[in-house]
Amino acid sequence: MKYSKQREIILAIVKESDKHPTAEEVYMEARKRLPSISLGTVYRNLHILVELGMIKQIKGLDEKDRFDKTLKDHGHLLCTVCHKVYDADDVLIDTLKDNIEKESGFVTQSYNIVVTGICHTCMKERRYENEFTRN
Amino acid sequence: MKYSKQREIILAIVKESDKHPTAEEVYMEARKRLPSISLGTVYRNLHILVELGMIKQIKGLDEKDRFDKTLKDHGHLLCTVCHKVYDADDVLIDTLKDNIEKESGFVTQSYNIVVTGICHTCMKERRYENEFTRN
DNA sequence: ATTCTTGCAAAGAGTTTGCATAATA
DNA sequence: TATTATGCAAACTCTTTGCAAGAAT
Repeated sequence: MKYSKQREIILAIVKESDKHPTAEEVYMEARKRLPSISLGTVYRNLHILVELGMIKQIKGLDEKDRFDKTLKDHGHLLCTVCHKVYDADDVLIDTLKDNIEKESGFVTQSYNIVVTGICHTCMKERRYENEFTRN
Repeated sequence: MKYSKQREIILAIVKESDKHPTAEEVYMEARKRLPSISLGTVYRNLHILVELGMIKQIKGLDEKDRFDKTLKDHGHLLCTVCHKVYDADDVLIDTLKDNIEKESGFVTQSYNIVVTGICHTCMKERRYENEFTRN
């Protein structure tokens, strides 16, 4: 594999971000640092980095694939009020995994866990009213 | 809302299936019963049925949306060997939900849990060798 | 008669890919 | 020089939507 400035930038952006960015978001940030970069290159390199195990890919958070600097498998909590994505406590997920293995003899390779709801902060500040009265 | 033969058929297909069918799969089956039915109608009605709470939509199992006759939120176990989709034990998932709420004050509205691995049957029959030696 | 639903085809979003050019080794 | 990566645009997959025609109330 040959070095490329583009790949270095793309890796740096994901590693710097706390926001589980989409390919499009990585592309937008990358263009600030290297205006000539193309979206295709971003997609290609994100997948290479996933293959190399340097970043992780998250599916099912919303319609778009997202990319994550954290390598360990972990769940995500998506707040429907502030739209922030929180990382779920590893321990809880590990417990689930162990229980599934014990219960059904299913050997886990990976998991994709997205819990949608209202985060502690939004609950505390009562920002949720609209959510519950919407329908 | 007005009755339509198409909607009746689409609902019946999802309710009969144990396979968490995609829209395309529902469409294929529907055409056997009503050859003139269109894919757009299948998509439209699947979403109406989801809105009405008569079926559930599953995201993140693979690239395509899938539809589920089971109304209660539940996780899915996807076997990478036989590609079957198993329903996860409700109790395990409820425990996870409770733990997340206790731990982080996050109020769960819904969840999307997909655990990928090797099912008990494939393990027992040692059909997994290729999986582990592939890379 | 009015309203809802359909089939069709076009458009949309997100992602992947073919190809000639450019950069790396 | 040989190989890998790039930018661009076209293609691809899955899904949604506009519209005129058809079916249900």
